[in-house]
Amino acid sequence: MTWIKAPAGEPREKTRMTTFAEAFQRFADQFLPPNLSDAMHLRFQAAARSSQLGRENSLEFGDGGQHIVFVVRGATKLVAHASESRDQIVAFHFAGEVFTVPEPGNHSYSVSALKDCDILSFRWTDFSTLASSEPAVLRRLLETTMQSLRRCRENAIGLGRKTAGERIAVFLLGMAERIGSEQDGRIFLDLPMSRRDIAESLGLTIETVSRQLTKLKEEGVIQTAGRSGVILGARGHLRDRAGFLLEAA
Amino acid sequence: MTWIKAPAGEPREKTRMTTFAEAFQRFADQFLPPNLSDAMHLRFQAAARSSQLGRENSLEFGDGGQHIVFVVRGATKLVAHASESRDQIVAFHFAGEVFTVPEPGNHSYSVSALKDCDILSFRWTDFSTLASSEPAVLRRLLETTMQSLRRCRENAIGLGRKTAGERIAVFLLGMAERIGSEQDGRIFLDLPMSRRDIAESLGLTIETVSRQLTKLKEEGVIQTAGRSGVILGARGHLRDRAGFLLEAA
DNA sequence: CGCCTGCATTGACCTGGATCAAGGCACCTG
DNA sequence: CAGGTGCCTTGATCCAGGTCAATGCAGGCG
Repeated sequence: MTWIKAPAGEPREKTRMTTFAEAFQRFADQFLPPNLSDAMHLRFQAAARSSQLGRENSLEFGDGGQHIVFVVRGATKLVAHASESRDQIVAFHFAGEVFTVPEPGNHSYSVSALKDCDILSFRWTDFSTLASSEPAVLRRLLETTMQSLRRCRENAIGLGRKTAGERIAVFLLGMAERIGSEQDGRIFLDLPMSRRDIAESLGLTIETVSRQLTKLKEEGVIQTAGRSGVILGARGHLRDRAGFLLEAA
Repeated sequence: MTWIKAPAGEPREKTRMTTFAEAFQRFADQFLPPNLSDAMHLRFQAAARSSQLGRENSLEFGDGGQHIVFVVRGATKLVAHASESRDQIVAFHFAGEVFTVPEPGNHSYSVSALKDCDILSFRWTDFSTLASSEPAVLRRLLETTMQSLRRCRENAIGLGRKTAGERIAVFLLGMAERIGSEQDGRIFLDLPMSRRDIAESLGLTIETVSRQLTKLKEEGVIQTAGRSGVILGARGHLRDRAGFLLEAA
């Protein structure tokens, strides 16, 4: 695997906070069953590769296969390259999450860092071999994959059928759920991604994202604090703008 | 579960071709490992529910949970309801395929028949319990889910970043791969879905779908035969219009 | 602590595809 | 095989969001 798009030419390592052993331990705690034999534990460890990615560095998997990735620390985007300058962000992932990177086919995929990251990755062929006789690992992986599929489908609904305003509302609600911190009824968000990233995940342009955020601000639904801070008022107001099913409840 | 949108008020059963036992046998042949014990086989059978769906009938899962569906015969669409008259088709599935139907959340999902169908469904809670100690079943399900995820992601790229023309080209190529029949270098497609279905799966309108097909016809890339027949000439010409990565190869 | 750089915002204009509105023609039915 | 019904196609117009073009401003660096 290789690094590309390194803004300063070289991948940064300035805030490396985890050793390989620590990283793997976090993965095991999070993902492997507690009663897994030491032997299997070691075999998984042997299959793992760790990477440190500085902001906007990306990880390309050159071997043409599918991969499993665990985010030890930081936040990532999974980017699909449709053609020159037409990228679509397929998913964001935060510390503690596991996801799969598809093998390149009609489009190629890469994982890149929203902020400094530690990442653990496995070739799918290796991981699959190890997991195949461990039902607990398979269940965990299935659960994770189903979660990704649900998110991807919800996203597809947005991309196919929602207006720009609705997409932004859905995005903010989703992020609030994943990385928001609640404090006396208001939700504080510190978005790790740029406007460009938001736009590329919602199938919009940065200008439209900006205009919609301004609109929400003017209407008093959100407040902003610097480039990355967003404060959501009553969640209901955003939900009303998300184009969800209005439940009779 | 209940049927809705029955065009003639009642679900049709005119061409029921498979008994429950036959249907389950096809599922087992296709999806369960050959060496599965008779006891487990019976438990899976006990968890299965079969449905016959006439064209445009749909299956709603009223119990609020996730479901596993096997298409015994026919072809289905998985529809997400964003709000009144804004449906997004999330996936098409053909005979022999297995897929999951998400539980209703912000949007609700239903499975409906493109043509007369026999279907087998399982509540996820039941299926999951049975499969949890059968690595072979888990692997199969994981494989299926990953396949759905890959398709959903490719679709998301299209919905987010491709033009109407590109989406149609991608759609035709995908269908050619799944249900096309090749004959002296040309591929014959008999599309089971209407223009409306195509539009709802690609995030377009029927008019745009029609115009793009006309354009492809005028340009000699495809020929049409009646409403559902499409003949693709050299596949390369369609690929050129699909907005895929141009590989240096 | 003020300049510099690059993201973010705002404004003016344009366009691909949606919407609205007729026809046309496949396929069914009798 | 004539007549009807519901898709499908085609044409005219509109508009949400894209594109192009400044300007503003946060955060880093000398």
